[in-house]
Amino acid sequence: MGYDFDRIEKKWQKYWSEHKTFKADINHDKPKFYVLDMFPYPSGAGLHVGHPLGYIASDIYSRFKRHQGFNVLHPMGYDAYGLPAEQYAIQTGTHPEITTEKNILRYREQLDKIGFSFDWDREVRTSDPEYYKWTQWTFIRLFHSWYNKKTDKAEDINILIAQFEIDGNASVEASNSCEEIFTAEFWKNATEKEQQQILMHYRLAYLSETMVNWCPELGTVLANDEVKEGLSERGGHPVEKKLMMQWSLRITAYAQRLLDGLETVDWSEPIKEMQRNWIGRSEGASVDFEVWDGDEPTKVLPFGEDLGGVKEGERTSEDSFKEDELTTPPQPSPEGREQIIDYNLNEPTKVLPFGEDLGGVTKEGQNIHPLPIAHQGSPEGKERIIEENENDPGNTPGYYGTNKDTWFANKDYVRELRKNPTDAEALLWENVRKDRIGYRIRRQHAIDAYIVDFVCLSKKTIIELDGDIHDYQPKADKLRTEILEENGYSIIRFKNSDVNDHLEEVIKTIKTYLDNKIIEDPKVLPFGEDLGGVKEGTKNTEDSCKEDELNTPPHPSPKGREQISKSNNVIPDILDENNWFIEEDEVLPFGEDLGGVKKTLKRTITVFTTRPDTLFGATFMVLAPEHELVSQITTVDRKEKVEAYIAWAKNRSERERMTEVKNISGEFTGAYGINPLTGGKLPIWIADYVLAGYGTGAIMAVPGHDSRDFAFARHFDLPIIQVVVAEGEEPTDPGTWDDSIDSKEGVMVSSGFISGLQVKEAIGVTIRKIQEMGIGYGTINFRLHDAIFSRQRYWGEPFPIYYKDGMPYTLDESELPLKLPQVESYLPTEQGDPPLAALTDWKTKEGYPLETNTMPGFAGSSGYYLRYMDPNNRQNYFSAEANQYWRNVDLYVGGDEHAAGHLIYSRFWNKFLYDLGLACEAEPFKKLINQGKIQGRSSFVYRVQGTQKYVSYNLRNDYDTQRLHVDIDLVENDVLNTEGFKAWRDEYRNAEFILEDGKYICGWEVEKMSKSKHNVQNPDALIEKYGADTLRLYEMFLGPLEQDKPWDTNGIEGVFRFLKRLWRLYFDNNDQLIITNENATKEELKVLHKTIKKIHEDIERFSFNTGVSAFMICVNELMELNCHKHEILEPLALLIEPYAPHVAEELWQSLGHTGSISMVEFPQYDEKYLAEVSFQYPVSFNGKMRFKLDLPVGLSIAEIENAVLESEESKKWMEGKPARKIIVVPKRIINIVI
RNA sequence: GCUCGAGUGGUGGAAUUGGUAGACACGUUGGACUUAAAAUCCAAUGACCAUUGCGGUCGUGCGGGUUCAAGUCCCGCCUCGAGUACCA
Repeated sequence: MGYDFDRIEKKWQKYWSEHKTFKADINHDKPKFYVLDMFPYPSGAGLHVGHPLGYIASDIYSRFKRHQGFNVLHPMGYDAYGLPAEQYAIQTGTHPEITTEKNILRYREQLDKIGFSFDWDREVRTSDPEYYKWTQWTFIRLFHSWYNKKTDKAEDINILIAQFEIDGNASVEASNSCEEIFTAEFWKNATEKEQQQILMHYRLAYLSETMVNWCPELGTVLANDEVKEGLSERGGHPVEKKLMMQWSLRITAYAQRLLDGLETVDWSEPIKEMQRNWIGRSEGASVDFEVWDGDEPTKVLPFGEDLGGVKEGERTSEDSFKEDELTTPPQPSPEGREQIIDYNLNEPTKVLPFGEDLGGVTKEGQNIHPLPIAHQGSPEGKERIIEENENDPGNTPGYYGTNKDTWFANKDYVRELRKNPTDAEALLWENVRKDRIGYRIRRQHAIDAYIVDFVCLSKKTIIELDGDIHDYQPKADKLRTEILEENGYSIIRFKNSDVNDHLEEVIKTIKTYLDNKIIEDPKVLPFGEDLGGVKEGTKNTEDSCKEDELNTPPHPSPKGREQISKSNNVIPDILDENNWFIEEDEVLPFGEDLGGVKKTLKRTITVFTTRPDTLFGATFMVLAPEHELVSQITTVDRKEKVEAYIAWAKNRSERERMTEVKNISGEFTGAYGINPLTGGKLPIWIADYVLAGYGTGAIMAVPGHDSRDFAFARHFDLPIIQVVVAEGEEPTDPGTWDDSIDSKEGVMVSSGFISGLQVKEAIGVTIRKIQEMGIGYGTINFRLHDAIFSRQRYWGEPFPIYYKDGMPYTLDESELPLKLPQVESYLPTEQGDPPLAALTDWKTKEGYPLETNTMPGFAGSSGYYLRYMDPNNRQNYFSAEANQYWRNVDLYVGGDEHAAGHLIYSRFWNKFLYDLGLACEAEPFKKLINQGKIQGRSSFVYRVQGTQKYVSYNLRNDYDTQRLHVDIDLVENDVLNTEGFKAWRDEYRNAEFILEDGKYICGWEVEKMSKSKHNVQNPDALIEKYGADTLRLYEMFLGPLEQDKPWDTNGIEGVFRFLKRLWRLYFDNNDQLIITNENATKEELKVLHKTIKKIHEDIERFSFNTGVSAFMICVNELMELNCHKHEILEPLALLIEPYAPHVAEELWQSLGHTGSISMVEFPQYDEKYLAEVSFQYPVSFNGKMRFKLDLPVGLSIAEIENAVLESEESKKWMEGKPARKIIVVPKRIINIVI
């Protein structure tokens, strides 16, 4: 019978299952150890040999730890929500639950056959309501949380609300997307809906219109990590960008902590690196560029000979600075992904000529801390302070034209309308904007409850265009007119066609009307006592002072960075997404009067740059085609081309855009930006090499030192200048360059006040300068986006959300779990809504509609490791006791495909629960091992073209052949089973073979394991043939765990032979136990203890392949010694248990033990058995090994030297020459230099 | 392009801190046992030269360097793999 693996394995698998051998319970007498495998998705194809690789490794480690006295938690469960089951449902109508259940059963059966030591009582499935109840619960908590940057953690939203009630949001530091600053009064007077709208900008789970990866084939959005090269990871379908209302998780709030946490975990460097790249932190500066508002377009390049200088007739940089001080708008930030940093120099003393107090720069390197929004260049968004008169809170806030409630209710519309003007509106606007007709005109302005097309506030005159744009407004025009007139406005109307066809006449009419209208009582402003000479109708500086009182910013100068509107005159302005002002006059203080401000251009383009030092080298600017400023700045003559380009860019698929990266395209807008340091004019282009989603969607192009800018400049013949030279080199003519010059290090040239500085110094100096000038600030940008959390799918967790008055509310926790209902169809509805939208009763019991999206795949897998700690808890996610005991995962094993997605999301999830005080560890996974992928090894036959003749591998070059995949089951050691091949497929039935040495040798290649390549290896077949223990050993023996390696069954025989040999140490050919009780010899003990030591070390460092080798060596040596002694073989059985548990249990039992071996203490090695009497020294001459010399250990170095020199062998090699030097490393080597 | 990782016999791989390169296993060859096959066991197996025997030379992707000594450390390349991508 011999080694009967089949009987043994079935027997022990049954035993483990019946005795719940691996059940883990909290046991405070033992240290815990938590080993986890990444959550598998049970696919229909079942396991192939690649899947168990990690499971075997973690199982070995778990079993090893149990032998070491640890209480090991080693659970397994299923990530059961997933697209494949749903796609299958769509195709066949089979409920995904049924498919999933079936797949899980198959998975379980396969897993059981491999002999894993999972605690199956802890199994979880994401699709189980008892499980997803807690996913929903966490979502509710996220919804009711905000991120407080002051405490640097998530807090209950009620804390935020309390602050709003005391102080509005001015002093709140939060990760948010709120664009306005408001007061406590404002908050208190807001309606519930308005409050909810505001809170949505703060919640950690929030609803917003977001640009998403939409996959039309799959009918759903995809996360960034589910998109590979513009195609869906699953299925490879095209993906496009689309604006959709979506749930998102504000993971960006945690960007810095996610980055910092990487320093505390024991993960491989490549994975950490991937996470760092994914988070994508870059330090740099936000810099404002004004848009040039010249009367006539000028030639493109304004740079004079002297780059620091400004030509006559142009505004000087000083002018710009002045203006900027007063008018530069707040710095909006890209989706709150930015943090303000206070920039410091590495060597401030050496470099900095600025005053002592430059805004609180400290001496200890970079001092990064977010500043209060109100004082900063607004990292969080485009806000204004809308402040009411505090002395007179009852006063109606002085919104010009409307009250704040109405304003708030309407502002989204207003934005929308401004973004999408009709042609006539746009045309008229172009001609009346600013003060082109001598009066200040605003468009899409709120007056009372209405939004009027245009208004001249100073003349209380409304200009309306009658088109279809107002169709959505239900009220009759008559009423509208009445109400507006009641407010003291007069209305003049034009038809769209008037504007389009007789523009000049229309403008003339308006101008004449305004000229003739007399306003008797112009609004007077309630100014403070001493405004420092600021005129009426302007912003006063008191605001700034107030700001400073609130919290002095460690920042050079807040001036000009925010617009503080002191009640009466000002509406909260609308900033478009790209942070420049459409309307300026409420900001602009220096005109004579509101109707006649000159030179009022206050449009700015904010760019993010990591290299502010190269500002002097910026020769043009580029906006993303989607940048909203584009339509505003494009000159009439460029309009057609620019629009054509935008249309073209929009219609390109993501994939096209990515694959055609090298094609340079772009269009000049006709507008110019002004370099804030040089005053030079920079032509503004649009090009799709600038991405709307990163930074501000706008760049300053430095072609001299950026290869993309360089290529663009060359292509469109834009100027290139050099501002950095390598140390000790001279500047060269950029005209001769083939590419931009690397500028990471070097010296600044042609760069005004930073010329001569090192790059690093220059960056710091420039940032301080722009901070001082109030046109920018040091900042950090993250690439990480908030995680989109909705899927337009059926098979996922329902959101515990219902809608009231259009706003989302969470279900009460007592109503959880909100179960996924049955649906008729798994397809989207005819309107394109998710399947749940087709249900008429998908409502709360009060009748409010429930959310119809479902959660994405990563929802359920983000916190599963916590649920495993206490999986059957019906009251809580997990108990505090369980969490305090199991804490976090000590060893996490899985593939690196989860490096960017799952591992980021679950770290975020854990950190959130940590902030709530639920999870006791800041990081969920202490040690991470990424097992390599097992690749397929395909076999090939070579068919002679056009025949049924197949030629053996080494003869193939004599023929014209075609290479064909052949099923690896028909090939053994590269020799084809020719009969099997003929029987394999009908088309090969008449195959003839041209053999070599009587065999047909196949060619082979390492490829991805896939059905179509006929190289998939199913573990079941191998277990049947060799047993699970052999499979376990062989998968480990294949090579280092973390390395990718091809699967090749060639070596499995060797492992199988090893187990059979092991067996024969215990049993003879007649299955009789041949264990003796003789005392072991020194030699035998040495073999054993050498192995014990090696196995310990190898498991600890996850070097499982060398461990298997060590067992083989051990068994070979014991065989040689003909050792059958209990003293040796009992520890050996124990030693091999983690690797080959079935055979170990059987041997253990045969040795007379009862019960399982699994908790028995591991053998310890004893140095004394390893002590050597002598050591065989390799003796080298000049580093070349010549002979070996046996010497007793314990000799002194001098004795060794003598012994070597006296040996016969040495004399031969010395050739009579004296030894110049002798190196002796005890128990290592002897080297003689002659 | 950038970032990371890897290149060692016919094959998978070993060499843990700079110290005998190729452990262990597969495959191959020869042999034992057998009527035969399977299974098992023994021996050889990096390349080249030499061979009656002793032996010698080269050799860890390539080129340099450091060192008594380099697969291992340093500099410069090449190739393959993975991730990422107009990320400013």
